[in-house]
Amino acid sequence: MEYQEAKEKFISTWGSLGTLWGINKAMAQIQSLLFISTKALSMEEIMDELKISRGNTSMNLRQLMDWGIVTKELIPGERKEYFTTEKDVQELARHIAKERSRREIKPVIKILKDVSSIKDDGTAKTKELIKQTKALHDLAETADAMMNKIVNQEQNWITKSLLKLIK
Amino acid sequence: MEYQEAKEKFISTWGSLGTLWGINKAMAQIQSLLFISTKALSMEEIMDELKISRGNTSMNLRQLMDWGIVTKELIPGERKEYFTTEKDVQELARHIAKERSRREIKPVIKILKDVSSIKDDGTAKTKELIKQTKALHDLAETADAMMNKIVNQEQNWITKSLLKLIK
DNA sequence: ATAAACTTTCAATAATTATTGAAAGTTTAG
DNA sequence: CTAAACTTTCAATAATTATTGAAAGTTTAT
Repeated sequence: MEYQEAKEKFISTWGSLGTLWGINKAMAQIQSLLFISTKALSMEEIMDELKISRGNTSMNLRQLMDWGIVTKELIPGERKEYFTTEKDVQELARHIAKERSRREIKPVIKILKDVSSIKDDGTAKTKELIKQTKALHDLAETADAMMNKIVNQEQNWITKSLLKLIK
Repeated sequence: MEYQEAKEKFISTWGSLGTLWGINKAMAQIQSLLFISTKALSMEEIMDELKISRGNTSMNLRQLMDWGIVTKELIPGERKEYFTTEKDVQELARHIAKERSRREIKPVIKILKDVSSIKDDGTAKTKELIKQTKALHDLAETADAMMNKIVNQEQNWITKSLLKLIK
């Protein structure tokens, strides 16, 4: 496999995996492209490489910046804006986990809490609803806390502890 | 909040969260309905409750069975088929994690491995591609292994260890 | 102030994904 | 064997989501 093929394979795979970490295809592909680029890229360069429109590129770059994983890089003397992504995978994972928690998991936990707190009227179906949503609530909360803790650590000790556990 | 409202809220929230664990809305809603039901439900009952067609119900039940989180329950004397979902959240999480790993994560790890194994021709861009995809590969593999380990355990010791770590 | 260089916005359109419903298929009872 | 009860399949359609491209907006150089 040559460079060009490998590059395309990487971008399309990582792109189609977007759903796994909760972003759309174009976003994921732009991020991939930046991730393996040796320099910051302009909008033109991104459009050309991925064959997507200017509007699409602009909107998705904005979203990537909202997620905190892409930043503008102003090159002195240049009029254009250039973009780079976080290059360290640990940092990248940290940002993504944090955003997903904030955008999706936390709001769901809140609703599970509300639902599981309804008044117990003594009927079997109400008891079941309360019991099951409470169980989900606890699971979601534990998973979320664990993820955040793992991912937020200035870490080393925790990574080592976990590595020991999974070995 | 009364039972009916809480129930609807739960089903629609959990349903729209489908993406988070990689399934579609109808699938997630059917699973939710079964999850808080006190008895196994027939296709008719599911269709009526969720206001979805027979075809849709049939297809999504099948997928839920493929995922291993819904099972048919044959009630003696009854002609209809009845369905239940795994009621234990830990087991549920275990099944979901296992399936996602198998369907999505493992194949991506494979591709990352292939891409990161291309011949180093000495150019900066090839070096960067190799370095970055290797880093992603390692991250993905560790995360996958960790998840599987956590979730597959006949556990207790591991749960306790982790709880200690995140406290 | 003006024009060139560049970016953003957003209504229109395309692509993708989910849903329906009726025909075909299957199983069981009599 | 046949009909009734039920489930599955799948082409058509609807709903959702992504993408385009051109007009409007912004910034900088002169």
